[in-house]
Amino acid sequence: MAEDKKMLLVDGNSVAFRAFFALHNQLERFVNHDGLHTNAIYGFKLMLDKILGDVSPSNVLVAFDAGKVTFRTKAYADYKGGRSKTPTELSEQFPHIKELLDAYGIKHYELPEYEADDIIGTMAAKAEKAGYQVTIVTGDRDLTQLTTDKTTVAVTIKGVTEIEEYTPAHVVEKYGLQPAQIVDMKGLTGDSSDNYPGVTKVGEKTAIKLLKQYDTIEGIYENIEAMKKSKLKENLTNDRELAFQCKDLATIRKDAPVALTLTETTWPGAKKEDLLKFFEEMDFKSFIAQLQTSSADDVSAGPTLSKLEVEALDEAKVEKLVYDKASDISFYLELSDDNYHTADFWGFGLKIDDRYYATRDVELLKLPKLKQLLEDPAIQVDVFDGKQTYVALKRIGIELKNINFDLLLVSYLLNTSDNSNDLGNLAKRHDYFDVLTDEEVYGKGSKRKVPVDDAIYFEHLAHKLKAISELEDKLMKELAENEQEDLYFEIERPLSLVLAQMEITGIKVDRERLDIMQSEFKERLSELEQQIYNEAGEKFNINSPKQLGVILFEKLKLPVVKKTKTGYSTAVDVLEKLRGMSPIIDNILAYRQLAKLQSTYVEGLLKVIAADGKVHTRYTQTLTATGRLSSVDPNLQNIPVRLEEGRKIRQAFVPSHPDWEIFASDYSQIELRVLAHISKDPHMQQAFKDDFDIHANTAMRIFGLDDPSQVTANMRRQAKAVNFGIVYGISDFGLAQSIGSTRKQAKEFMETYLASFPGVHEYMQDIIESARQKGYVETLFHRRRYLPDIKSKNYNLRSFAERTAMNTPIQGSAADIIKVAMINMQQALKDAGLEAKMLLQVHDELIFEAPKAEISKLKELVPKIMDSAVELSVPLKVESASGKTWFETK
DNA sequence: ACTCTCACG
DNA sequence: ACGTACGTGAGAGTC
Repeated sequence: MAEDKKMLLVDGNSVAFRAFFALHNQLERFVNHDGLHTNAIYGFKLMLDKILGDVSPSNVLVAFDAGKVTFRTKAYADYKGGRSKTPTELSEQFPHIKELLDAYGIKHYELPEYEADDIIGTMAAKAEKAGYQVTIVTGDRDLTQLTTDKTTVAVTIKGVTEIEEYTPAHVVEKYGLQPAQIVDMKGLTGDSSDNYPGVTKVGEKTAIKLLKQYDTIEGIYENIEAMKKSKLKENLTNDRELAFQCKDLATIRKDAPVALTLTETTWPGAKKEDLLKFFEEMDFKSFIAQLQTSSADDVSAGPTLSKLEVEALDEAKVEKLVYDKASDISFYLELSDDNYHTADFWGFGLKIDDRYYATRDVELLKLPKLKQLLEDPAIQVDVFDGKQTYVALKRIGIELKNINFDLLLVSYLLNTSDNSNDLGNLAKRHDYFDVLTDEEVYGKGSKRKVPVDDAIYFEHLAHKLKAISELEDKLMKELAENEQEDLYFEIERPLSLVLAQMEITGIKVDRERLDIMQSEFKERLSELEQQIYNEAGEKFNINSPKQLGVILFEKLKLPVVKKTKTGYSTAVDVLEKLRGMSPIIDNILAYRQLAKLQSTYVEGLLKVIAADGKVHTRYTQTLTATGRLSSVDPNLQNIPVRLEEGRKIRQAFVPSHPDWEIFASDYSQIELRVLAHISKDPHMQQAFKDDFDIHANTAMRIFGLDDPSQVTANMRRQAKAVNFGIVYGISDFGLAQSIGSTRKQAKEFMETYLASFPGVHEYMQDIIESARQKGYVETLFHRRRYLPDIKSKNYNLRSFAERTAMNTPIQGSAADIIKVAMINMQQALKDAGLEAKMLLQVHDELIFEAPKAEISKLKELVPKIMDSAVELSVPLKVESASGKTWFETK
């Protein structure tokens, strides 16, 4: 190493800033046991590993800024003025970043009155002279002025490990300037982030043009007399002083009084025990695990996976497979993309006891030996995503009969907020590191592809199988500790197969109906478009909030009601307020409504109709924080219903056989009933037992009426909003917004409500207190949601967590109940020998198709199953309807 | 990739 | 003094 003289110089402040902001959205996830934020430290460590791995330096120095006062601020008072203060979450991390460097055995240095740049410039010059190759790492492009044939500047561009390397040639390519001219450019253009102005009206383009002709700022001014009279010449003349001053500010010193010899920067390598101690202090579990699996002299080389023996399967090998009913079997089917209804099969991996097998040849699954293995009800198969595996295998005629451990599903139940669906990422969250993520092996987005190399591909499959198998005991134990075994065995796992069946069945879509709607909408849209253009006096893109904002608020001078982060808000509630001020508003609202129906529903649905004339959604069972399902590709849980125009989309959802009908049942007020049950509020419970109109009942209480006949439509509407507010976790602001009252009025409603329903009031207080103590809230069936923010000092985060604490047990228990109903339903339909099929779930309703002759039986059976799914202290109520299309089930 | 808007419970 | 209703997915525009 001594032969190989390589100097690595790191701009510590700049890299720490980059790391901090790159991981800013995860700020609250990176907190150690002392409450210290660690995101910048974590990111710094990743960057360090990357660059140490790339460069293999013999010498390393990390330079830091010493403080606010520097020779530059002394010369130019406003230098770096106006910069926002470093967030405390970051500044508290600096001392620990230095500890991290100590643990790595890396020298760090700062110098009063000088910036990190100058230390780097000085050391780079020294090192070059002594024959070193120099690499500089920074997030600041200005340092590219230091590139030479011996010095490369690596600038972090995105995240923490993505860098762009500047050599002199790259600088020339990028700017059309020599590295030494960077300071001349900065002198002319100034730097707004450092708060020095440069020459008026001169930006990068002009500066580059000038420097190409005159080489330096000095060159420009030597020749300025000869320049043609122009605004530019005038500006240059006026700002002459400034130009030279700014150039001076931008120039990195190469002669700072750095009291450090090159020998002192020699890097001996990291000491494992020091790193271990530091990582433990920071709670960096993944780095600890990496350290433990890596060899002693290679502590910064990143993750190293265990070596697995994988046998490539072929027909002959399949015949020779050995297993029995007691074998420990894991199976992983690899697909080309998320949509398992249509994805290509990339191959599969199989673990039998301690032997790993893998292949690209999915046809092998059809061989009797493998088919029987997977379909044997006595053999337990462990998987990563049971529903995906089941549905995909069903496409080739194989039906899994005994899914045992479903890693994805169990992991979700343990923590509904951790909902990655990548095996590698998910394993890491359970402190298991012996597997890569799919992104690491296959690439992401359009770059995702199956590896060409069998060894890489098969080993990845084997590592996934190993993870499934090795995480089983640990996760099942946690499930038991959380009292969640019933939730898994009795609800989620059986439900996954019910959902699989619903997805496979799919729902028939009347393509012709949609085609007709499409042409009708098209015509009406172009009429509206013309009217809007006329009223605006010009053509523009109505779908662009930005362009629409300019038309409404600048050209037509309508008053600005609300702003978004990026400009004017043009959302419905804003437009509603502008109604009557200009006829354009009504047309825009109509256009919006129609455009939404056209693009999302008519055209969106047409795009996903499969060859069988049906759409096959996928229910995401492991995504929502509350336990609800979600539906994708297409989303069948948000088909329009509230407005008549949109509701007509439902005419396109039809039975898949002639003489069949659509049948739908929904729970009435399930969330408020759940609230009545868990809050034990006597008034609310009584209202449900007496089957009162619950919103009218609330109206009577908050308006102090004695008789239902006194409740006006408006009172009921407001009471309904109050009930919603209660379910969502009440706030006066939100309620005021929803009923269009003042905040004060909303607050009074809330207070009266809580006084009239003391059980609810007590529940709200108790659940928040319990969440604070336990760190989580639970549903009726022990579904858990962790709420770390409930203790946050940040008011917004804390308030949000409190509302979530109130809402999640309600929304989540309602989700539990319908899940139980669905499982019972599938069995009941089978037991009754009905042909009826359950097709869709929309949170509190179930949609079926059935022969007309079965409808009367469903009218009995479905409500019976739904309201007996669970025994609450209030009755559950179910309402049903049927018709020729989904539209008619109202 | 992010923002805005809007569809549902 | 601050800035929110709870839970989702999709399309279009913008950068």
